[in-house]
Amino acid sequence: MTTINDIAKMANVSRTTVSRVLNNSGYVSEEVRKRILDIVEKTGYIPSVSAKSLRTKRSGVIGVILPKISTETASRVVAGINEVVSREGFQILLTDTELKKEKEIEYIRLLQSRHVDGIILLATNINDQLLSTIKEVNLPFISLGQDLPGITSIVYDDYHAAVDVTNMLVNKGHSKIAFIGVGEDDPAVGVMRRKGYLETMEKHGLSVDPSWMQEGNFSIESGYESMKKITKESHGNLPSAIFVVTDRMAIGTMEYLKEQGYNIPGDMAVAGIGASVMSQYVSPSLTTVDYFNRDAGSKSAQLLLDQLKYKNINEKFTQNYRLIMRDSV
Amino acid sequence: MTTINDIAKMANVSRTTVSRVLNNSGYVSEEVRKRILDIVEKTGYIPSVSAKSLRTKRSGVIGVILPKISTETASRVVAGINEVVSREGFQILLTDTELKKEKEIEYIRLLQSRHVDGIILLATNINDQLLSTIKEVNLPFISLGQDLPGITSIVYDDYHAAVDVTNMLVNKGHSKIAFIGVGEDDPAVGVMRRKGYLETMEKHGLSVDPSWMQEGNFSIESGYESMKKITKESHGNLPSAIFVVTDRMAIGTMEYLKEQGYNIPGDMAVAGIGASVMSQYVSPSLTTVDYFNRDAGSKSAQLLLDQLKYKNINEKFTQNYRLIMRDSV
DNA sequence: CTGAAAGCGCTTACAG
DNA sequence: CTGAAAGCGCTTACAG
Repeated sequence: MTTINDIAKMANVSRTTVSRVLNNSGYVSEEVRKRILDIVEKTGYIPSVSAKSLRTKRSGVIGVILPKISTETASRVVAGINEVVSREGFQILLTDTELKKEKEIEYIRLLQSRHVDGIILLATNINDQLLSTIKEVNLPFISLGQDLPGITSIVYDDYHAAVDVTNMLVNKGHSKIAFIGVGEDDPAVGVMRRKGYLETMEKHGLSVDPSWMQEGNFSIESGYESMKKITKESHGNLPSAIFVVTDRMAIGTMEYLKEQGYNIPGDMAVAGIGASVMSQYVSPSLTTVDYFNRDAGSKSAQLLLDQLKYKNINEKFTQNYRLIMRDSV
Repeated sequence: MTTINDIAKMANVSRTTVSRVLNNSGYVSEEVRKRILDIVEKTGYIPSVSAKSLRTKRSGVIGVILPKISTETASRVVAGINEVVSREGFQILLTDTELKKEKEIEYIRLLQSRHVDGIILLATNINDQLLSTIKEVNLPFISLGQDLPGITSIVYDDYHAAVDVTNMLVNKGHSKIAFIGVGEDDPAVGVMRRKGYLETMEKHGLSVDPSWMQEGNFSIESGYESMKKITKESHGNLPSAIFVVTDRMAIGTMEYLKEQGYNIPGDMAVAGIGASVMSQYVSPSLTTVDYFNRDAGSKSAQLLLDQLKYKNINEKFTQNYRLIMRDSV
């Protein structure tokens, strides 16, 4: 493999000068520059990224930590990130925690050891160990999806989205509205969306039967099971609408309802969150909320790049959303 | 940041010994080993990958080139790749060509400069420049999805899958079967699937009206438009079934048919390929072919890892598939 | 069983 | 405008 030393010898200069030409730093006579560039071209020389990165502590790589690599949300976000970082010559190092919290910490360390220039975490929870690890590695860092204290975060507007969905159902004439959520260790999806629902119900003076609130785990199957529980446990006091906090679970909910012969939205209106492609093509098409995941990805990447340059940390951003009315309500 | 020297000092040994412990190479007394491991644990020390890779010429990174990052197929394949490479301590460097062929070549070069240990290309076409670039970089290389001459390739069994789908439609009593394909610069999807269809039709002595064969571009929308063309151009000689070479296009096809009031499968049977999650939840659920993308990803990764060790190149593999019968036929 | 030393391929003060 | 030298953090013959 040709190295900077080879180029230097061939050009009859020191490797210092070659380095200067390659990095456009310092003065180099036009003649020498030409000569070196010619040789670089001819030999197809490409500098060793490892050596460069060992020396400079920068790698041109952005680490991305995903909770699950093969989901629509993840791939949209990654597409958004990729769009902006690739423009600036950065690459993405992908990492998949498979929804295991310990792995988030492990991967932050690992990415650090790989000298990534910054990290974007699609956060699913908040815990002290995570926070202290982030502090320790002391890298440009963006949290997407959860508001991490002391760390630049971009969050979806979970509370208001949930309020809007609930209000929308009320305005459609529903007073018995059920809810399928997820666990509270996820502050964004588990806590905020539920809060938006509960507070809105209360504001309208609507009561919530305990059997109407169930908890899933993001899977289609868990939506199916939760809806089954509601029908079983409500003893005839069935809701007329149901707000499900993710599209996938909402799809499962609809599956169960259709299977049992319920008409949607006649017997039961259904609303989700996520604007998955699927939501558009199920029957009836699913009323949902678009979180603009791709934009959120781009935004995170942009913020990270800014941080690389200006060191401005701990900013907070809230991502836009949009209610999409379809036929399931 | 703590380095190997810090650890050596704290343990009162040379960095040579620390290195030996970390890499499990050479003899180290049990006592010293314990001592060092303890300190490593306590400090959370992680070796610098750049330094290591500069020294050893290996990076522990696998480059993956995707045609489009945010598709279900891509994310399944990546999940499969990740599963096996992460077990062996490798990371993935992701790259997205946005379906532009020049970018495939560009990214191969870029990955080379980053000292990736190998490359997996989700190939969409074959051309000479691509082939010669692959030869030049001379890295462990796997092509997934297209059979690249001289290069270890793992392909889906496009021909036989298409034959099976067509036969299945014939066996269901259809004799007028239409086809929506893609362009021929894609040998796998564009050429082989069409060949399977045409030869099977011929074998059964069934004729194909020219208007029954249309071409899309993988998008849902293009499936919609292709179906529209078929209904317009067939002048009453409508097919009773249609084989669409991807699920997404098949979804578009169904959209158009439903919109026009056709009953599926009563007026028109529809079959796709891909086994997307969506195919399961549209109405009626879509008959399709499962290509086991995730397994294909794992397999590619395994082959790449093998190549890293044993240098066996230019093997050819054909991936399994499975016909999934649902309600659209 | 352990360590001193060389070297991987770069960049960057420093000096001229 | 240019170069000699130090050093980034590792691994690996070599020697003992």
